[in-house]
Amino acid sequence: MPREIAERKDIIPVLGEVFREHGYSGTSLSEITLRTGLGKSSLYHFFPNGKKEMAEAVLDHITDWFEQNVFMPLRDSDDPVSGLRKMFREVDRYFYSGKRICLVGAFALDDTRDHFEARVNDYFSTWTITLAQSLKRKGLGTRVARDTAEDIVSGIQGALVLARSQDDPKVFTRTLKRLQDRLA
Amino acid sequence: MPREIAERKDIIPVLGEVFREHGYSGTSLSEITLRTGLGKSSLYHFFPNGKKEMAEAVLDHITDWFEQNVFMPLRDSDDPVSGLRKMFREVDRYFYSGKRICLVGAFALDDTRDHFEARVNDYFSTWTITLAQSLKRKGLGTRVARDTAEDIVSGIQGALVLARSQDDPKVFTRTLKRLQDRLA
DNA sequence: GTCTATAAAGCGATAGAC
DNA sequence: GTCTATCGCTTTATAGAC
Repeated sequence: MPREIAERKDIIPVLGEVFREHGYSGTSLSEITLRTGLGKSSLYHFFPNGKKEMAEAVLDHITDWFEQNVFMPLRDSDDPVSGLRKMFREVDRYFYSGKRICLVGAFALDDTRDHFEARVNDYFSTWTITLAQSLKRKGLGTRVARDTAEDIVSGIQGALVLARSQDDPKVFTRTLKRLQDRLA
Repeated sequence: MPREIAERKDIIPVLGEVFREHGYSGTSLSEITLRTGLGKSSLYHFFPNGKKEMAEAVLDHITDWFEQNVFMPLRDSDDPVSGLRKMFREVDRYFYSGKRICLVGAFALDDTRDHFEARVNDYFSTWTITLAQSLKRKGLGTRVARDTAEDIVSGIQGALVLARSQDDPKVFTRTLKRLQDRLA
Protein backbone atom coordinates (compact mmCIF):
# COMPACT_ATOMS: atom_id res chain seq x y z
CA MET A 1 0.00 0.00 0.00
CA PRO A 2 1.40 3.37 -1.06
CA ARG A 3 2.34 5.89 1.60
CA GLU A 4 0.57 9.20 1.23
CA ILE A 5 2.86 11.03 3.62
CA ALA A 6 5.96 12.59 2.19
CA GLU A 7 9.18 10.69 2.59
CA ARG A 8 12.68 12.06 2.45
CA LYS A 9 13.42 10.26 -0.79
CA ASP A 10 10.35 11.74 -2.47
CA ILE A 11 11.42 15.25 -1.62
CA ILE A 12 14.95 15.07 -3.02
CA PRO A 13 14.04 15.19 -6.73
CA VAL A 14 11.87 18.25 -6.09
CA LEU A 15 14.72 19.91 -4.23
CA GLY A 16 16.93 19.18 -7.21
CA GLU A 17 14.64 20.99 -9.60
CA VAL A 18 14.33 24.00 -7.30
CA PHE A 19 18.13 24.26 -6.99
CA ARG A 20 18.44 23.98 -10.77
CA GLU A 21 16.07 26.89 -11.29
CA HIS A 22 17.41 29.29 -8.70
CA GLY A 23 20.92 28.10 -7.90
CA TYR A 24 22.03 27.32 -4.37
CA SER A 25 22.07 30.80 -2.87
CA GLY A 26 19.05 31.86 -4.92
CA THR A 27 16.94 29.11 -3.39
CA SER A 28 15.06 30.15 -0.26
CA LEU A 29 13.38 27.91 2.27
CA SER A 30 10.06 29.58 1.52
CA GLU A 31 10.41 28.60 -2.14
CA ILE A 32 11.20 25.06 -1.07
CA THR A 33 8.17 25.09 1.23
CA LEU A 34 6.07 26.23 -1.70
CA ARG A 35 7.31 23.56 -4.09
CA THR A 36 7.45 20.60 -1.73
CA GLY A 37 4.29 21.46 0.17
CA LEU A 38 6.23 20.93 3.39
CA GLY A 39 6.52 23.50 6.15
CA LYS A 40 9.86 24.55 7.56
CA SER A 41 9.45 22.24 10.55
CA SER A 42 8.98 19.23 8.32
CA LEU A 43 11.95 20.20 6.22
CA TYR A 44 14.16 20.54 9.28
CA HIS A 45 12.81 17.21 10.49
CA PHE A 46 14.11 15.53 7.32
CA PHE A 47 17.21 17.69 6.97
CA PRO A 48 18.37 18.83 10.43
CA ASN A 49 21.22 20.85 8.94
CA GLY A 50 18.92 22.82 6.70
CA LYS A 51 19.59 23.97 3.18
CA LYS A 52 23.14 22.67 3.05
CA GLU A 53 22.03 19.15 3.92
CA MET A 54 19.29 19.35 1.30
CA ALA A 55 21.83 20.20 -1.38
CA GLU A 56 24.13 17.41 -0.22
CA ALA A 57 21.26 14.95 -0.48
CA VAL A 58 20.51 16.17 -3.99
CA LEU A 59 24.14 15.86 -5.08
CA ASP A 60 24.36 12.35 -3.62
CA HIS A 61 21.19 11.41 -5.43
CA ILE A 62 22.58 12.70 -8.73
CA THR A 63 25.84 10.82 -8.25
CA ASP A 64 23.94 7.62 -7.47
CA TRP A 65 21.89 8.03 -10.62
CA PHE A 66 24.96 8.51 -12.78
CA GLU A 67 26.72 5.61 -11.08
CA GLN A 68 23.78 3.35 -11.87
CA ASN A 69 22.87 4.55 -15.35
CA VAL A 70 26.07 5.93 -16.83
CA PHE A 71 29.25 4.84 -15.04
CA MET A 72 28.27 1.22 -14.42
CA PRO A 73 27.31 0.57 -18.07
CA LEU A 74 30.57 2.21 -19.16
CA ARG A 75 32.51 -0.15 -16.90
CA ASP A 76 30.56 -3.37 -17.22
CA SER A 77 29.31 -3.62 -20.79
CA ASP A 78 30.78 -6.62 -22.62
CA ASP A 79 31.39 -4.37 -25.58
CA PRO A 80 32.78 -0.88 -24.82
CA VAL A 81 30.92 0.47 -27.85
CA SER A 82 27.56 -0.52 -26.41
CA GLY A 83 28.54 1.04 -23.08
CA LEU A 84 29.36 4.28 -24.85
CA ARG A 85 26.13 4.17 -26.79
CA LYS A 86 24.25 3.72 -23.53
CA MET A 87 26.09 6.68 -21.98
CA PHE A 88 25.04 9.05 -24.74
CA ARG A 89 21.48 7.78 -24.61
CA GLU A 90 21.20 8.18 -20.84
CA VAL A 91 22.87 11.59 -20.86
CA ASP A 92 20.39 12.83 -23.44
CA ARG A 93 17.56 11.43 -21.35
CA TYR A 94 18.88 12.81 -18.06
CA PHE A 95 19.24 16.36 -19.36
CA TYR A 96 15.82 16.19 -21.02
CA SER A 97 17.46 16.61 -24.44
CA GLY A 98 18.88 19.99 -23.46
CA LYS A 99 15.98 21.38 -21.46
CA ARG A 100 17.60 20.64 -18.11
CA ILE A 101 20.94 21.92 -16.82
CA CYS A 102 23.64 20.07 -14.92
CA LEU A 103 23.32 21.07 -11.27
CA VAL A 104 26.83 19.90 -10.44
CA GLY A 105 28.25 22.02 -13.23
CA ALA A 106 26.25 25.03 -12.06
CA PHE A 107 27.46 24.55 -8.50
CA ALA A 108 31.04 24.34 -9.79
CA LEU A 109 31.06 27.85 -11.21
CA ASP A 110 30.74 30.09 -8.16
CA ASP A 111 31.64 29.78 -4.48
CA THR A 112 28.89 27.20 -4.04
CA ARG A 113 31.59 24.77 -5.16
CA ASP A 114 33.56 25.42 -1.99
CA HIS A 115 30.69 24.11 0.16
CA PHE A 116 30.43 20.85 -1.80
CA GLU A 117 33.98 20.50 -3.03
CA ALA A 118 34.43 16.74 -2.73
CA ARG A 119 31.08 15.89 -4.34
CA VAL A 120 31.59 18.28 -7.27
CA ASN A 121 35.11 17.03 -7.86
CA ASP A 122 34.11 13.35 -7.61
CA TYR A 123 31.21 13.60 -10.03
CA PHE A 124 33.35 14.95 -12.84
CA SER A 125 36.53 13.02 -12.14
CA THR A 126 34.66 9.70 -11.92
CA TRP A 127 32.89 10.47 -15.17
CA THR A 128 36.06 11.47 -17.00
CA ILE A 129 38.15 8.59 -15.71
CA THR A 130 35.48 5.94 -16.30
CA LEU A 131 34.91 7.25 -19.81
CA ALA A 132 38.64 7.29 -20.57
CA GLN A 133 38.99 3.66 -19.48
CA SER A 134 36.09 2.67 -21.69
CA LEU A 135 37.71 4.44 -24.64
CA LYS A 136 40.95 2.60 -23.93
CA ARG A 137 39.16 -0.73 -24.07
CA LYS A 138 37.72 0.41 -27.38
CA GLY A 139 41.29 0.64 -28.65
CA LEU A 140 42.35 4.24 -28.11
CA GLY A 141 45.79 5.00 -26.68
CA THR A 142 46.05 6.10 -23.06
CA ARG A 143 46.77 9.72 -23.95
CA VAL A 144 44.13 9.99 -26.66
CA ALA A 145 41.55 8.26 -24.48
CA ARG A 146 42.13 10.70 -21.65
CA ASP A 147 41.95 13.73 -23.96
CA THR A 148 38.85 12.48 -25.72
CA ALA A 149 37.08 11.77 -22.44
CA GLU A 150 37.86 15.30 -21.31
CA ASP A 151 36.55 16.69 -24.60
CA ILE A 152 33.31 14.75 -24.27
CA VAL A 153 32.55 15.58 -20.64
CA SER A 154 33.41 19.24 -21.05
CA GLY A 155 31.64 19.29 -24.42
CA ILE A 156 28.45 18.12 -22.74
CA GLN A 157 28.72 20.77 -20.04
CA GLY A 158 29.37 23.52 -22.54
CA ALA A 159 26.50 22.41 -24.74
CA LEU A 160 24.15 22.71 -21.75
CA VAL A 161 25.39 26.25 -21.10
CA LEU A 162 25.07 27.26 -24.73
CA ALA A 163 21.65 25.67 -25.14
CA ARG A 164 20.27 27.56 -22.17
CA SER A 165 21.90 30.81 -23.18
CA GLN A 166 20.05 30.56 -26.49
CA ASP A 167 16.95 29.05 -24.91
CA ASP A 168 17.28 26.38 -27.60
CA PRO A 169 17.60 22.75 -26.46
CA LYS A 170 18.50 21.66 -30.00
CA VAL A 171 21.94 23.20 -29.52
CA PHE A 172 22.49 20.48 -26.94
CA THR A 173 21.14 17.55 -28.91
CA ARG A 174 23.11 18.29 -32.05
CA THR A 175 26.33 18.96 -30.13
CA LEU A 176 25.86 15.70 -28.26
CA LYS A 177 25.37 13.90 -31.55
CA ARG A 178 28.59 15.33 -32.97
CA LEU A 179 30.51 14.24 -29.86
CA GLN A 180 29.15 10.73 -30.32
CA ASP A 181 29.90 10.68 -34.05
CA ARG A 182 33.53 11.59 -33.42
CA LEU A 183 33.95 8.13 -31.88
CA ALA A 184 32.66 6.27 -34.93
CA MET B 1 46.05 64.49 -13.49
CA PRO B 2 44.57 61.26 -12.15
CA ARG B 3 41.28 61.38 -10.31
CA GLU B 4 41.41 59.89 -6.84
CA ILE B 5 37.67 59.63 -6.48
CA ALA B 6 36.04 56.49 -7.72
CA GLU B 7 34.40 56.61 -11.11
CA ARG B 8 31.69 54.38 -12.43
CA LYS B 9 33.99 52.79 -14.97
CA ASP B 10 36.55 51.91 -12.30
CA ILE B 11 33.96 50.07 -10.25
CA ILE B 12 32.61 47.83 -12.99
CA PRO B 13 35.56 45.41 -13.18
CA VAL B 14 35.44 44.95 -9.42
CA LEU B 15 31.72 44.25 -9.61
CA GLY B 16 32.47 41.67 -12.27
CA GLU B 17 34.85 39.78 -10.05
CA VAL B 18 32.42 39.83 -7.11
CA PHE B 19 29.63 38.45 -9.31
CA ARG B 20 31.97 35.77 -10.60
CA GLU B 21 32.78 34.62 -7.09
CA HIS B 22 29.31 34.61 -5.60
CA GLY B 23 26.93 34.51 -8.54
CA TYR B 24 24.20 37.10 -9.01
CA SER B 25 21.88 36.17 -6.15
CA GLY B 26 24.79 35.24 -3.91
CA THR B 27 26.24 38.74 -4.19
CA SER B 28 25.05 41.14 -1.50
CA LEU B 29 25.40 44.90 -1.46
CA SER B 30 27.41 44.65 1.73
CA GLU B 31 29.93 42.41 -0.05
CA ILE B 32 30.07 44.94 -2.87
CA THR B 33 30.58 47.73 -0.36
CA LEU B 34 33.42 45.75 1.14
CA ARG B 35 35.16 45.10 -2.17
CA THR B 36 34.67 48.45 -3.84
CA GLY B 37 35.20 50.53 -0.73
CA LEU B 38 32.03 52.43 -1.60
CA GLY B 39 29.10 52.86 0.75
CA LYS B 40 25.59 52.01 -0.29
CA SER B 41 24.75 55.64 -0.99
CA SER B 42 27.63 55.93 -3.44
CA LEU B 43 26.64 52.70 -5.13
CA TYR B 44 23.07 53.88 -5.57
CA HIS B 45 24.41 57.17 -6.85
CA PHE B 46 26.25 55.37 -9.66
CA PHE B 47 23.62 52.67 -10.17
CA PRO B 48 20.18 54.06 -9.25
CA ASN B 49 18.53 50.73 -10.01
CA GLY B 50 20.76 48.86 -7.62
CA LYS B 51 22.17 45.39 -8.08
CA LYS B 52 20.40 44.70 -11.35
CA GLU B 53 21.89 47.81 -12.98
CA MET B 54 25.33 46.83 -11.69
CA ALA B 55 25.07 43.43 -13.34
CA GLU B 56 23.85 45.00 -16.58
CA ALA B 57 26.85 47.32 -16.58
CA VAL B 58 29.17 44.36 -16.02
CA LEU B 59 27.58 42.37 -18.85
CA ASP B 60 27.83 45.34 -21.20
CA HIS B 61 31.45 45.79 -20.24
CA ILE B 62 32.18 42.14 -20.98
CA THR B 63 30.44 42.31 -24.34
CA ASP B 64 32.40 45.44 -25.24
CA TRP B 65 35.64 43.70 -24.36
CA PHE B 66 34.84 40.69 -26.51
CA GLU B 67 33.67 42.91 -29.35
CA GLN B 68 36.99 44.76 -29.28
CA ASN B 69 39.38 41.90 -28.61
CA VAL B 70 37.71 38.80 -30.04
CA PHE B 71 34.88 39.52 -32.47
CA MET B 72 36.50 42.41 -34.32
CA PRO B 73 39.74 40.52 -35.03
CA LEU B 74 37.67 37.55 -36.20
CA ARG B 75 35.83 39.79 -38.65
CA ASP B 76 38.55 42.15 -39.78
CA SER B 77 41.78 40.19 -39.99
CA ASP B 78 43.15 40.00 -43.51
CA ASP B 79 43.82 36.33 -42.98
CA PRO B 80 41.07 34.34 -41.19
CA VAL B 81 43.75 32.09 -39.70
CA SER B 82 45.41 34.97 -37.91
CA GLY B 83 42.01 36.13 -36.64
CA LEU B 84 41.37 32.68 -35.23
CA ARG B 85 44.82 32.58 -33.66
CA LYS B 86 44.12 35.90 -32.02
CA MET B 87 40.76 34.63 -30.71
CA PHE B 88 42.34 31.67 -28.94
CA ARG B 89 45.10 33.85 -27.54
CA GLU B 90 42.69 36.46 -26.19
CA VAL B 91 40.29 33.85 -24.79
CA ASP B 92 43.12 32.22 -22.90
CA ARG B 93 44.16 35.61 -21.59
CA TYR B 94 40.64 36.70 -20.68
CA PHE B 95 39.89 33.59 -18.65
CA TYR B 96 43.30 33.79 -16.94
CA SER B 97 44.26 30.44 -18.48
CA GLY B 98 41.41 28.67 -16.72
CA LYS B 99 41.51 30.44 -13.38
CA ARG B 100 38.54 32.66 -14.18
CA ILE B 101 35.03 31.60 -15.12
CA CYS B 102 32.71 33.00 -17.76
CA LEU B 103 30.18 35.20 -15.98
CA VAL B 104 27.76 35.14 -18.90
CA GLY B 105 27.83 31.35 -18.94
CA ALA B 106 27.25 31.23 -15.19
CA PHE B 107 24.33 33.64 -15.49
CA ALA B 108 22.88 31.46 -18.26
CA LEU B 109 22.46 28.41 -16.07
CA ASP B 110 19.83 29.45 -13.53
CA ASP B 111 16.98 31.96 -13.48
CA THR B 112 19.49 34.79 -13.46
CA ARG B 113 19.36 34.35 -17.22
CA ASP B 114 15.75 35.52 -17.28
CA HIS B 115 16.75 38.91 -15.87
CA PHE B 116 19.43 39.47 -18.54
CA GLU B 117 18.01 37.43 -21.37
CA ALA B 118 18.95 39.64 -24.32
CA ARG B 119 22.52 40.23 -23.15
CA VAL B 120 23.18 36.55 -22.43
CA ASN B 121 21.73 35.50 -25.75
CA ASP B 122 23.63 38.17 -27.71
CA TYR B 123 27.01 37.38 -26.22
CA PHE B 124 26.89 33.76 -27.28
CA SER B 125 25.08 34.15 -30.59
CA THR B 126 27.43 36.93 -31.73
CA TRP B 127 30.42 34.81 -30.77
CA THR B 128 29.13 31.70 -32.53
CA ILE B 129 28.02 33.50 -35.69
CA THR B 130 31.17 35.59 -36.00
CA LEU B 131 33.33 32.53 -35.51
CA ALA B 132 31.34 30.52 -38.07
CA GLN B 133 31.79 33.27 -40.66
CA SER B 134 35.51 33.33 -40.01
CA LEU B 135 35.69 29.56 -40.47
CA LYS B 136 33.79 29.90 -43.74
CA ARG B 137 36.32 32.40 -45.04
CA LYS B 138 38.97 29.89 -44.04
CA GLY B 139 37.38 27.46 -46.48
CA LEU B 140 34.97 25.39 -44.43
CA GLY B 141 31.47 24.69 -45.78
CA THR B 142 28.54 26.57 -44.30
CA ARG B 143 27.27 23.57 -42.34
CA VAL B 144 30.66 22.47 -41.06
CA ALA B 145 31.60 26.03 -40.14
CA ARG B 146 28.45 26.46 -38.09
CA ASP B 147 28.92 23.12 -36.33
CA THR B 148 32.58 23.75 -35.62
CA ALA B 149 31.88 27.20 -34.23
CA GLU B 150 29.29 25.70 -31.91
CA ASP B 151 31.77 23.01 -30.83
CA ILE B 152 34.41 25.59 -30.05
CA VAL B 153 32.25 28.04 -28.11
CA SER B 154 30.55 25.30 -26.12
CA GLY B 155 33.89 23.51 -25.72
CA ILE B 156 35.36 26.63 -24.11
CA GLN B 157 32.41 26.96 -21.73
CA GLY B 158 32.56 23.32 -20.75
CA ALA B 159 36.30 23.45 -20.20
CA LEU B 160 35.79 26.33 -17.77
CA VAL B 161 33.21 24.31 -15.86
CA LEU B 162 35.39 21.21 -15.76
CA ALA B 163 38.51 23.14 -14.79
CA ARG B 164 36.77 24.74 -11.83
CA SER B 165 35.12 21.51 -10.76
CA GLN B 166 38.59 19.96 -10.53
CA ASP B 167 40.18 23.15 -9.25
CA ASP B 168 42.71 22.61 -12.02
CA PRO B 169 43.14 25.40 -14.59
CA LYS B 170 45.28 23.11 -16.78
CA VAL B 171 42.10 21.28 -17.79
CA PHE B 172 41.11 24.49 -19.52
CA THR B 173 44.40 25.25 -21.22
CA ARG B 174 44.85 21.79 -22.69
CA THR B 175 41.22 21.58 -23.86
CA LEU B 176 41.56 25.00 -25.48
CA LYS B 177 44.71 23.83 -27.23
CA ARG B 178 42.95 20.75 -28.61
CA LEU B 179 40.10 22.89 -29.92
CA GLN B 180 42.61 25.09 -31.70
CA ASP B 181 44.57 22.13 -33.07
CA ARG B 182 41.42 20.70 -34.63
CA LEU B 183 41.46 23.63 -37.06
CA ALA B 184 44.99 22.97 -38.26
C1' DG C 1 29.53 62.17 -4.09
C1' DT C 2 29.55 60.32 0.45
C1' DC C 3 27.84 60.05 5.19
C1' DT C 4 24.55 58.13 9.03
C1' DA C 5 20.33 56.36 10.11
C1' DT C 6 16.62 53.67 9.17
C1' DA C 7 12.75 51.34 7.05
C1' DA C 8 10.34 47.13 5.53
C1' DA C 9 10.83 42.70 4.07
C1' DG C 10 12.89 38.29 3.78
C1' DC C 11 16.35 35.17 5.38
C1' DG C 12 17.77 30.62 7.83
C1' DA C 13 16.80 28.47 11.89
C1' DT C 14 14.51 27.08 16.43
C1' DA C 15 10.98 26.19 20.28
C1' DG C 16 7.23 23.97 21.97
C1' DA C 17 2.56 22.19 21.32
C1' DC C 18 0.06 18.51 19.27
C1' DG D 1 5.73 14.49 11.32
C1' DT D 2 3.48 18.82 11.14
C1' DC D 3 1.72 23.10 13.17
C1' DT D 4 2.17 28.17 14.82
C1' DA D 5 4.92 31.54 16.53
C1' DT D 6 9.02 33.73 16.87
C1' DC D 7 14.06 34.83 17.15
C1' DG D 8 18.08 37.34 15.48
C1' DC D 9 20.07 38.64 11.51
C1' DT D 10 20.72 40.28 6.73
C1' DT D 11 18.74 41.88 2.76
C1' DT D 12 17.67 45.77 -0.71
C1' DA D 13 16.56 50.26 -0.75
C1' DT D 14 15.62 55.14 0.80
C1' DA D 15 15.84 59.74 3.38
C1' DG D 16 18.13 63.66 4.59
C1' DA D 17 22.34 65.98 6.14
C1' DC D 18 26.76 67.57 4.55
